[in-house]
Amino acid sequence: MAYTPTPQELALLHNTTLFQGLSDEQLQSVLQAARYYELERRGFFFHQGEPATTFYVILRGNVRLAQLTPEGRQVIMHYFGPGNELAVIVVLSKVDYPVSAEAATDAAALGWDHATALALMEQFPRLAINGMEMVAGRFWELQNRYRELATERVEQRVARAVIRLIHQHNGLRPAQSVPQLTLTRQDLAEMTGTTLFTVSRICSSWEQRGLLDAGREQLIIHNLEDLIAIADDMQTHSQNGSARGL
Amino acid sequence: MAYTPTPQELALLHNTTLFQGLSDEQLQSVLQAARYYELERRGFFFHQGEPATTFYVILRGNVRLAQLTPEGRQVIMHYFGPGNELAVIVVLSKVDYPVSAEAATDAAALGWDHATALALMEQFPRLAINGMEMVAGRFWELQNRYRELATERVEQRVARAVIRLIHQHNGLRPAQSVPQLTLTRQDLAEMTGTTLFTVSRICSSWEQRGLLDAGREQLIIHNLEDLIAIADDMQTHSQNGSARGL
DNA sequence: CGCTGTTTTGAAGGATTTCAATCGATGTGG
DNA sequence: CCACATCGATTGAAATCCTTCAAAACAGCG
Repeated sequence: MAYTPTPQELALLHNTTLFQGLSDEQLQSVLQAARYYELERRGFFFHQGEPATTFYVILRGNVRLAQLTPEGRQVIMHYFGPGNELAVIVVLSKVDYPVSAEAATDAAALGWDHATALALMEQFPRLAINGMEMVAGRFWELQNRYRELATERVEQRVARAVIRLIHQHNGLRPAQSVPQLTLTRQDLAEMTGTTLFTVSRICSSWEQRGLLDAGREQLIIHNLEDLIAIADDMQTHSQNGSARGL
Repeated sequence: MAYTPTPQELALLHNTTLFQGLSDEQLQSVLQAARYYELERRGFFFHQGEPATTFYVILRGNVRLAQLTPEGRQVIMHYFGPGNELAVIVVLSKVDYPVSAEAATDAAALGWDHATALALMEQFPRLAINGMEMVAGRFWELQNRYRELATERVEQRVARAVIRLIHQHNGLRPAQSVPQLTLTRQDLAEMTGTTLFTVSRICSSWEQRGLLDAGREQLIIHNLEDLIAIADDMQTHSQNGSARGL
């Protein structure tokens, strides 16, 4: 039950939004109450529809939050990395998980159950406040993604998704290094509300323009500026402007 | 400053999620601290980008929460009616309004500023808890709408929007009466991430099928069942099935 | 090596947007 | 009270973006 984090993990946890402003001893108490979880790729922290018992903070690996449509299609609501909080919102009230959380890579996380979380928040009100600010932040972000989905074309949305993922990852890897992502075209499609075919075409076109290298479950971005330009619809109109017309 | 609500308004406020579980006297104290606002159609409670100072509870009229895209298109994030809370989430932290709130009809509301809200939540923790549950609920709903936008076709989404609006309104009008909405095709388009033209075509097709009467800024729904069937993609396939092929 | 899962590419079709023209209703001011 | 301007709605035709389906190439793994 009791888990002692490595120094790196401790540093990570100190930078986690939820734990901002906690003293070392306070953070220790909180960690003491946590349970340690390890999952292999494709394992699930929880499934959509199950009673929500636990919230998590990711230590290692990536986790996809996805919702299943009645027809069986998946929509990825969020892609999480180390230091991110998972399902904080469910501790507020007794509900079912509205989404599934799947390990996109081998992953490890700390988890606190409903009762423990409530007790901790009572003991450290700062946790409750941080939690609320976190939820608010997620809300704004989701709102923005909703607007983008409603108004932008696929290429823009895919560009945005890639940029977001890179920014999330960048906190972890040495700055200056070439941004790199590990995910399938299908993942990108489910993140942007399109099909794997369309994503594939877009990636091919970007590769042709020298914007990135596209490999199996991998993207290596060479020109982030151009990607940002595409996301902001600064149409370069350079020669064969985009993926259109292929 | 001090405002005494009418009996009807008091009943409304008692049923407001945010005020659930408050005693009469507690509610009185809360209302005492409120300021009364009146706006004509097209007036703004607040604009996107302004510092968020106040949150509101609507007494009369409808309010649209909308976000403006960089290109000037509007996306309606939510359509509110009497008893709904507006911008509760902003009281948590000092931020700018991420959306604009426009009176879709003449409207009246009670408003509390940042400092007052915090003081009240301290005095009545129930308010804070209710507020958090509210935000959580909004989050789930937005998440669902996001999924729908990512996976469903326009006709389905418009049907859903209409159904949602009717359910919101139904709390207010005598049950059994014919559901009726007052909004433009443009409004419906901005709620569903499509164009006013497509909405117009869909409404015309529904009217032909006897599903509803479509008028200027008005929809009178005769057959809610069929509308629900369309929303759930229970393709009736009856003769000329839908708006497709027009 | 053969299997499995990922990706690419083409061709066809479909859903939705865009643009332009028109019509009807509403309201206003002369 | 009518004429006119305005605003919302309708409709058609063309264009386009994107999906769907099918086939095949490719990479990794036991």
